[in-house]
Amino acid sequence: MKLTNKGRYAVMAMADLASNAKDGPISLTEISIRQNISLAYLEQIFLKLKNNKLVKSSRGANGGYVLEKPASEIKLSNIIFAVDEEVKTLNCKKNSKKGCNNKTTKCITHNLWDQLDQHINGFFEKVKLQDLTKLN
Amino acid sequence: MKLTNKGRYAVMAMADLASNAKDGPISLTEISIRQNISLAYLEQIFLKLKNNKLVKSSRGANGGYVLEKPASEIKLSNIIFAVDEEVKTLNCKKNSKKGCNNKTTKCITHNLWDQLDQHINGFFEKVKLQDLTKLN
DNA sequence: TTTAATTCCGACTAAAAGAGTAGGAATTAA
DNA sequence: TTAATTCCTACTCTTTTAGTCGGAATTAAA
Ligand code: FES
Ligand code: FES
Repeated sequence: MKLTNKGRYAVMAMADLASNAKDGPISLTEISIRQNISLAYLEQIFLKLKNNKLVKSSRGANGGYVLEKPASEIKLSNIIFAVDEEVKTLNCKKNSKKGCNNKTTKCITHNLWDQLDQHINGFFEKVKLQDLTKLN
Repeated sequence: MKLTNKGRYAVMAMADLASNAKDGPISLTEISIRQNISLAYLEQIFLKLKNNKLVKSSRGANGGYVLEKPASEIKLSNIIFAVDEEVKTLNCKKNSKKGCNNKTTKCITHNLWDQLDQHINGFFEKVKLQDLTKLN
């Protein structure tokens, strides 16, 4: 049970964006320095964030990113999902009748993982980007 | 964010033990067939469960495993922990002053992951093996 | 008009983790 | 004596993670 760096970095970078907002856009170079994350890796991550409409970019010199929506409207689940981190402890297709391990019925632990997924996703749904800046 | 097969199988196998309890011990072969998990893999898992005092073994023909404690006293966290699945989304050493990414202070998301860990661990602490057999 | 800063994008790679196999030793009931 | 079983270590294949690399496109500013 773990969360990978990509998801962590995505949240970190978004939090950085939210708490260091200024007039113009913020460049990845800045974030890279402040958060100590490789620039090239950040670029990858921001592509996805952008595609998921969480940030807006402006290119060229003095370019960078800004949040597309207010921090109070961005859920952690949005961020996590954007970078392909999926909360999924279920091992089977939820809407299939089949179970995991090639079984024809749902396994003995199916409901458990289902509940766990909901538990974790609930957490990510509840927390907004804004809450993060308060936490510090 | 995912749980690995090892942890899943461990819980499955323990649930199997709990719900198929009989007079003598239950062999891994049985569990292997019922749950469709490779025998050799189960052996690995049960070594750890045994070392963590969750099951007792008897060797030789007609041997097998039984729960060491009543299913009502075994927490999921015990099982997960036994097979080295750790719920840890924090990226730094919790009791160090240092942050992740070689930073000298805790990062902007530190408290978040800390809370998430507690959220997930709380779930695993609350659920007992016995609850699983009821779920079905 | 040139330059430097920046996003954009795809491909590549090294390391780590996951998932399981393989082989054989030791034990014990029948 | 045999078959069933746990015990234990080591190995291997595959997938995922965690980036790096190279270069194109864009734009502000000198
Ligand atoms: S997890 Fe759904 S059937 Fe096993
Ligand atoms: S997770 Fe603890 S400092 Fe970043």
